[in-house]
Amino acid sequence: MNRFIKTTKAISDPNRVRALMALQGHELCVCRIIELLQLAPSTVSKHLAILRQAGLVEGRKEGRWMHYRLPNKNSRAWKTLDWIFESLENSTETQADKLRLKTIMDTDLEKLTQIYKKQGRWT
Amino acid sequence: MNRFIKTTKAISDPNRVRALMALQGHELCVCRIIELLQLAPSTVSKHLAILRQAGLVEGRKEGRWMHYRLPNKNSRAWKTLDWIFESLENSTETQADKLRLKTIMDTDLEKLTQIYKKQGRWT
DNA sequence: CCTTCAATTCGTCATTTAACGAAGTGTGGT
DNA sequence: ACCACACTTCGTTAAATGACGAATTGAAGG
Repeated sequence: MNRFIKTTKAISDPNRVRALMALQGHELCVCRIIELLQLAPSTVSKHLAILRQAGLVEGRKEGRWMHYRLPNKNSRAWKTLDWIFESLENSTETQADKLRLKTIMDTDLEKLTQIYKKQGRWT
Repeated sequence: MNRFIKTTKAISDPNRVRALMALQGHELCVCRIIELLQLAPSTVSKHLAILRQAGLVEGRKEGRWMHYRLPNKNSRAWKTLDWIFESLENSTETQADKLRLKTIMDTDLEKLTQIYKKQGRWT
């Protein structure tokens, strides 16, 4: 039950769900998720930590960049993920995000982080 | 997405999830759910309202008593309910509740409400 | 080393949530 | 008509949540 509630709390925030939806099919650098959600880096980092604690995403550090991805297909988390994806594949927010994500994927990481600074969302 | 988040918020509270689990297979009078959860009537009422707004339960008034039950099998809510039940059928809390519920089902409604008064959980 | 930089952790604030008791609603019995 | 009763709604309070900026961490590159 504890584990279950931790999971349901994790997916009861729209920004976290949007992050999960965006992770379908490929891993993402944190900076791309920041750009997608348009939230402060610290906020996004917290969201991802909550998803990771619920076992819904995994993190992989590569140099200065942190990449998040969905867990292996045999993970118990996929019961949950399948349900989410099935529930939301046709949602308007998901489709809008999927479109925006295409642009974000074509931007390289250095350029993305410069965007934060311009927007004043960085130290 | 709004609807989905409303649903996930509804099932991110352990007491509401316990209520849903207890509703498998039969409808329940509010007073039985109060007795199961050991919470104040007003609190339980609020929980059930949240579940109802998410489409996860339906209410039926019969005389002075209000009965709640799971929706019809063809309801879209069953995607969610199936996932919950599958996730929690073996949880210790669920099994303990199922046992306690047997006793509660054998108590008639008048007697149950008297229990609140004794416990001072009633006006 | 020393700096830069992506990300995280920490501290704070505004909002939401879950709990309760008191008051209100509407049904049934006398 | 009146009261008793089962439940709901309302108002309040304590705790949890989500957002941010400031400070910290740790890896790369000079």
